[in-house]
Amino acid sequence: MAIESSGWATMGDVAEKAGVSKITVSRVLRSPDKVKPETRERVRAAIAELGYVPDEAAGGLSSRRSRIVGAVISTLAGSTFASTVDGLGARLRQNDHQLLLAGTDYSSAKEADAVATMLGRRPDGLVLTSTTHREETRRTLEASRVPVVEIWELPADPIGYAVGFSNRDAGAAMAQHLLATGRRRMAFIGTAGEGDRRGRLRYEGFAEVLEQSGSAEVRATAAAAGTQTARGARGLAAVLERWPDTDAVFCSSDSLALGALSEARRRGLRVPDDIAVAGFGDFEFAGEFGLGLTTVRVPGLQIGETAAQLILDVNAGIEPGDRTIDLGFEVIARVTT
Amino acid sequence: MAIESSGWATMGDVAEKAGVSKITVSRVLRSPDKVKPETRERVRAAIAELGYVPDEAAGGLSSRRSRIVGAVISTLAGSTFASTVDGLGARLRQNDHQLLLAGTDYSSAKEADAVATMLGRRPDGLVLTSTTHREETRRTLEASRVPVVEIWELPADPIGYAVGFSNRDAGAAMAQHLLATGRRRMAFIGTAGEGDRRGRLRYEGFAEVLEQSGSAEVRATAAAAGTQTARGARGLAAVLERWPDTDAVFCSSDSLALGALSEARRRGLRVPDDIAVAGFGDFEFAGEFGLGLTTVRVPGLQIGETAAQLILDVNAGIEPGDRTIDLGFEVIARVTT
DNA sequence: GCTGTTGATGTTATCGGTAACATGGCGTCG
DNA sequence: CGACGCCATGTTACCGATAACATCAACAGC
Repeated sequence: MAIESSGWATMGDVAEKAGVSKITVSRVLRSPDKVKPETRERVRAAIAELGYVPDEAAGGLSSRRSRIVGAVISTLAGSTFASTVDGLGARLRQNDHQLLLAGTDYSSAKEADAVATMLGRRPDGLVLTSTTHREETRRTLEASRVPVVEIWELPADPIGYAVGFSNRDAGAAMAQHLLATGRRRMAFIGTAGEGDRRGRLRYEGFAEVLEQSGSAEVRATAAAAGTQTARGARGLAAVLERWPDTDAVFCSSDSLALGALSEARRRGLRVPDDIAVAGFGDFEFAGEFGLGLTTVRVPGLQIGETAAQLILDVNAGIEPGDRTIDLGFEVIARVTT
Repeated sequence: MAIESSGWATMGDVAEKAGVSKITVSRVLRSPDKVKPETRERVRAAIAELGYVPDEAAGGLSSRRSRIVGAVISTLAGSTFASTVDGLGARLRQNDHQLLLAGTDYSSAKEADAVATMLGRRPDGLVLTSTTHREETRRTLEASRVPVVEIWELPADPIGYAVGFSNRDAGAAMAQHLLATGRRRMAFIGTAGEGDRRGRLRYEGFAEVLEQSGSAEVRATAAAAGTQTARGARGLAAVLERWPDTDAVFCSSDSLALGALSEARRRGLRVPDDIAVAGFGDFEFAGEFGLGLTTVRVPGLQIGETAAQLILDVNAGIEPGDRTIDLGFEVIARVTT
């Protein structure tokens, strides 16, 4: 049988079976060309026969490289960070690394906990979707000397590196788009902001442009509890109750925008004739064959891939030219504006 | 400063600073009540002062428990498994375990690779969203004696345990719902099935009920390339071209259903008057404030939590009553049918 | 023929913890 | 008052790999 009854086959078992020493087995695995082809094949046969799987924890302990990268993600619930996680995982696997994942539900306490736990694995790098941390978290991370990449934002003073885009600029760009299409009385619908710094930044950029334009008004509302779509619907209701003449709403996420669209339809408002609706994120359902929602496309997948590559590079001694990488965003105008 | 310039503080450093031996430090961490309160505090102070973070790899090597659970997920791209991953991660963290994640893009080769790589971490358990594996994968898993949980389906012969629901029954239930609302000429829109066994099962259950009803016709189409919503739109177009009198479509996912809804609208078809549209998954946007889509709700979060708990239990010596846990599903009738 | 170099493989020590057993002080009980 | 047991802590060995250095044969060059 493949594996001994006592548990796992060890490198020693393989060595014995192949009639070599452990280190030769190790070499066959890590640097095959340092071993004579004949010996190599003998070792490989023994590995196959025993069903040997090297213990990465033991290897990591000795080599001081865990081949693990940790990702601490604000929310795992929706699809917001799905493509980013996908990109991270894919790039890491291509390079023989593994992804350790934790969600924080936008809680900085959980973030601190997740970071501490991950450091226990001596990861080769850490990726964080948040940029606002507890003082304690930041100190721990800095002291650890693990490459840290903060993503989905461009903090002024990153802990290590940053890969993302400017949420503020994205909000501003959407304001410009709506201005350009003739809207003047605009509202922002976001989530009440404890954890959601990125949403606030979008609002700030949005509001700033409108204020500077002189010709437009800004209204803002933070939606109550419920799912994102429910919040979007209630948010639009709240906006229209207070400012019935609103002619455009910019929602901090596509889910919110869908709720707003739904509420508009319920009220018999025509989109975009009576009111324009824009979202953020360009989730799959926003596209051509879905809602036709005007939104901001962000390079989620690319952020993940880039963050992973950055960590791999840094560990290989390749320092990036800039500690902050701006991957930009794109306003996608569709039929709702 | 917190950490020595050479790198990480070790248990030995802490022991020295606290004037005790390593094992006492270990006890303070793992079983504090075996240490005199006074000593305990001294050790804790040393830990804090040094910013000591225990090396889990070293601990795991010695104790033969990695406190890692691996999850091999068919797709990380959409939101399909998002809540499941969330549930897994949350439950594991509550019990001091960590989640190692890999996506396979529905490729059994990538699955085999991911499983082999994860076994290198000597995980305390493995969760798989697929139930069709390479022979090699199955053998490796069985030989490893790691608790394996296959989820989102109920295989007849699970490798270890299974947590999910019957996709076949879910398809059947939707057929019954549509029959009950008076539909008779129904189509199924799915994805071309290599990897998507679950979609095929839904179709089988759906078709079986219709055939047995004697009063209804089944039509099926597998949509071409593109995003899910694009496939849904093209799928409906293909169905209507071939069977113009179709009065209901059941889509294998909510994203497909959204595409179908979009295509129906484009063609001026009224939903549900001219045609009923149903999806699968109950993604957030399907709900009351979103599309109002009739769909099947599946307990994604609960599947994740249950799978995690199962692994924790098994490792604690608690065998579940049944190796297969059926968490059911629910047909949610909304306005599109 | 001797030395230097290269290639293939082995030996030893070590990574940072935990298990298992050992030790020593102290209170209890017959 | 000695044996026993418990509590708190320590010693030793080992988990399974890799790094660094060591060995030894074969061969080239002078």
